[in-house]
Amino acid sequence: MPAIKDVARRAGVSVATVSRVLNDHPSVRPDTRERVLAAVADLGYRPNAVARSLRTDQTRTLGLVISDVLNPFFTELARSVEDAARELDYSVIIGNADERPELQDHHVRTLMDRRIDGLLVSPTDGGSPMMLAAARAGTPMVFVDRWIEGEGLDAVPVIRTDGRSAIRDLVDHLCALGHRRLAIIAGPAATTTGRERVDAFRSALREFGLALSEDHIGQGDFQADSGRRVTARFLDLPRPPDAIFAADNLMALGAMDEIRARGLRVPDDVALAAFDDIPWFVHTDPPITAVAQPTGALGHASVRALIDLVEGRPAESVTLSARLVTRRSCGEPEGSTP
Amino acid sequence: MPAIKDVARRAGVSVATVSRVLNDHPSVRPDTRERVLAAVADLGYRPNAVARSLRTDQTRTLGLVISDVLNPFFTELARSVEDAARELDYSVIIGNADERPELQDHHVRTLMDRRIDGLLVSPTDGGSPMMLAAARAGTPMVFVDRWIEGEGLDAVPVIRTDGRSAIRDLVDHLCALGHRRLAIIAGPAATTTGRERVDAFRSALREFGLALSEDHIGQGDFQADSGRRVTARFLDLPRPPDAIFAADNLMALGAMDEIRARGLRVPDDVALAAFDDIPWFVHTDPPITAVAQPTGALGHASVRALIDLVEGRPAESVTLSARLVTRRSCGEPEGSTP
DNA sequence: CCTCCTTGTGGAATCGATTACATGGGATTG
DNA sequence: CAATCCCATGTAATCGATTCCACAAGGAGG
Repeated sequence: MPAIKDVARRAGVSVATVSRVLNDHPSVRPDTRERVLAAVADLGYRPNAVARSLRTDQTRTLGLVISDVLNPFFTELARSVEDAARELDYSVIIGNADERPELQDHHVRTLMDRRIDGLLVSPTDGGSPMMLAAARAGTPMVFVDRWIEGEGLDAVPVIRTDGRSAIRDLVDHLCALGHRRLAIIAGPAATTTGRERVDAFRSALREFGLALSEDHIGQGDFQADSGRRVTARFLDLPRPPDAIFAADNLMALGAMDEIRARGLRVPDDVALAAFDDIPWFVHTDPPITAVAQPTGALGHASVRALIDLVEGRPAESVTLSARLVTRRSCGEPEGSTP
Repeated sequence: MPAIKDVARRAGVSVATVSRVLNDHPSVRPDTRERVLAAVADLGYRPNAVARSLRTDQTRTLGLVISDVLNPFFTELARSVEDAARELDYSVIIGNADERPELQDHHVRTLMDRRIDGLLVSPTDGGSPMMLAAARAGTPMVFVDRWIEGEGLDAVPVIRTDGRSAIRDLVDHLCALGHRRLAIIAGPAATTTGRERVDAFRSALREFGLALSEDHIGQGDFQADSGRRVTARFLDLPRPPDAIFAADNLMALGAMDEIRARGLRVPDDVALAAFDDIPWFVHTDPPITAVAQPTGALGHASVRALIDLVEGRPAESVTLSARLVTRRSCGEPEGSTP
C-alpha cells in the first residue's frame, strides 16, 4: 500500500507538495498538480486515514450507540443516521448495547479510544460511568430517542419524539371502541422512554375518566420475552384487561405470542397496540395499530445537531411528534392508514 | 485527554516504560509498574488507538459490508458477527450497501482508508472495482452469504448456506399439499444467492416431475417493492401460479401486500413461502413457511475464518445447511416448528 | 578483583500524514 | 536599478504510540 512519500518520489516533488495537492491548497502550480495527480492515479494511492487523524486530531467519524440492533426501530434509525452522516462526509461506527449497560459502556469506551469526533447515544440505563467521562472529556454528544440525567449531562441536546398526543389519540380510539380496562407493558423504568410512555398513557386515561391500576402496569425490558411474561400476568388476573398497549414493537410481538398461545383472539378477546410502527405490522394477524415515530427525521436531526457541536456551533434539542396509525388490532374494521 | 507522556511525567519514568507496562512486557520492576499503573488510574489515561494503529500497522478492526441493514437476516448476521469479533477483541465497522454497487464501493473504500485488518463482505453485485483492488492489495477478505468471481477473488473463502436440500423439502411439501403450478420470485441474477435459489428450485421441481416455465420466474431485487411487482405479474397470468416462493423475506412481504390487495387469501388462493426465516413470520396472517439459515453460525464462522486470515493462518470456505420451517402459508393445518 | 552477563530503564527512530517556517527566484514598484 | 513582495516549493517539527539500541548497575564466575 503506497504512502505519500512514494507518490512524492514518483512525481519528483516533496511530500509537502503532494499533501497540498491532496488538500487542494491554492499555491501549487497547475503542471505540478497534474504530475502529482498522475502519480496518485498510477500508484492507486489513498491517504492513510489513521495517520491523517493522528495529525489533525479529527477522524470524521461519529459513534452511534443504540440499545438493540434487532429492534427494527433502531435499525431504521441507524440507517437514517448513516445516510445523513455520509451526506456530510462523515462515517458512522455503530455499537449495539443489547439493552445491557456494561455492553453500552464497552462501546462508548472503544469509540472514545478511537477518538471519534462525536457520540450519538440512545442510552440503555441510568448510571453509565463512561458516558459521564465522555461528557467530561468534552466529547461532542447528543442523545437520541432516550436520554439520561447526570452531572454534566444537562447540556447534552436530546433529539426525541413526543408520543403524548398520539398516545392520547390511541386511548381515545380504544375508548371509542368500547375498551375500558386498559393495561400497559412498560419499558424499563431506568429509561426515559420507559417512564414517559407510562405517564402519557396514565394522563390520557385520566382524561377519559379511567384509572390505571397498578396491576395493569407490567414491567418489561423492551424485549419480546418480557412482553410475553407481562401479558401472561395480565391474562391471569381475575378480571384481565380488554386492551394492552406495548411500549415497543418487540414486546408487542411477545404479547401476541402469549395471547395466541392461550387460544385467545385479537381484538375480540383483547385489543393490542404498540409504540413504534414497523413494516411487518401491516401483515400480522390482525394488522397492529401503532404509534409511529418519524424515524428518518429523528436520525437526520440527530446528525445535524451532533455535527453542529463537532464543528463548534451551538446545537439545540429537538422534539418531533408521533402519530397514531390505526389498524384492526383494536377492533375497528379498518381505520386510517391500512 | 492525557497522552502517554503525561503518564510518564506523573510516574517519573520515560514513555518507553509506560508503554512496556501497558503491553505487559516482562522486564519492568514491580514497584515501577505499580507507580505507572497508579498514574494511569489517576489521569484516567486511555491509549490513543489511532496512534497505536499507525505504529503497529493494525487496527484490530474488521469491516463488514452488508447488502441491506433493513433486512432482518442481515441485521441478525451483523449482530452475530459483532458478537464473535468482540469475543476475540476485535471491533466491527458496518457498511450498509443498500443493494447499490456504488454504495458498496464507497464503504469498501472508506474501510480500506481506515486500514481495517480484514474485510467481510456479502457482495451486492458482480463488478466491484474496489473489491478487486482490496483483494489485490492483500487485505484479508472473506465472503459471507453471497460471493463474486473475479481475478484474484478465487482464493477468498466463502462462508455460506446451502439451501438446496431445504428447497427440495419445500417443493416436496408444496406438492404434497396439491400445488402444481409453482413460481419463484428470484433475486438479482448478479448475486450468487439470486441464481442459486432459482437453480435449486428448478432442480427440485424436475425431481417431482414438474417444469419451471419462464413466466413463473420473476426478477426481483431482494426488496419488498420488487416482490410486489413480480407477484402482480404472476397473478395477471391467464393461469396464475398456485404457490409462490420468494427468494428472501422482504420480497415475501411485498408478495403478501399484493395478494392481500387483490382480496386473495393465503394459502387458499395462493400458497407462499420464503427464503430466510425471521421472528415476524410466526405472526403474519397466516404464519409463513420459510427456509431458515443458521444465521448465528454463519456469523461466527465468518469471523473465525477472517481472523485466521488476518493472523496469518490459512482459512477455508464453509458451507452450512438450511432447513425448512413449516407453517400455515402453504396449506397444512400446522407443520413441524410453529 | 576483574570481566561478563543480566536486568531495568531511557533515548531516539519510526509509522504517514499536515503545516509552520525557510528559501530562492521572478515580478512589481519607487 | 535596488528594494520588496509573492509564489511555489522544500525542510523539518509534530501528533501519540511502539520498539530497537545503548547504557548503567549489580551479580556471577574465574
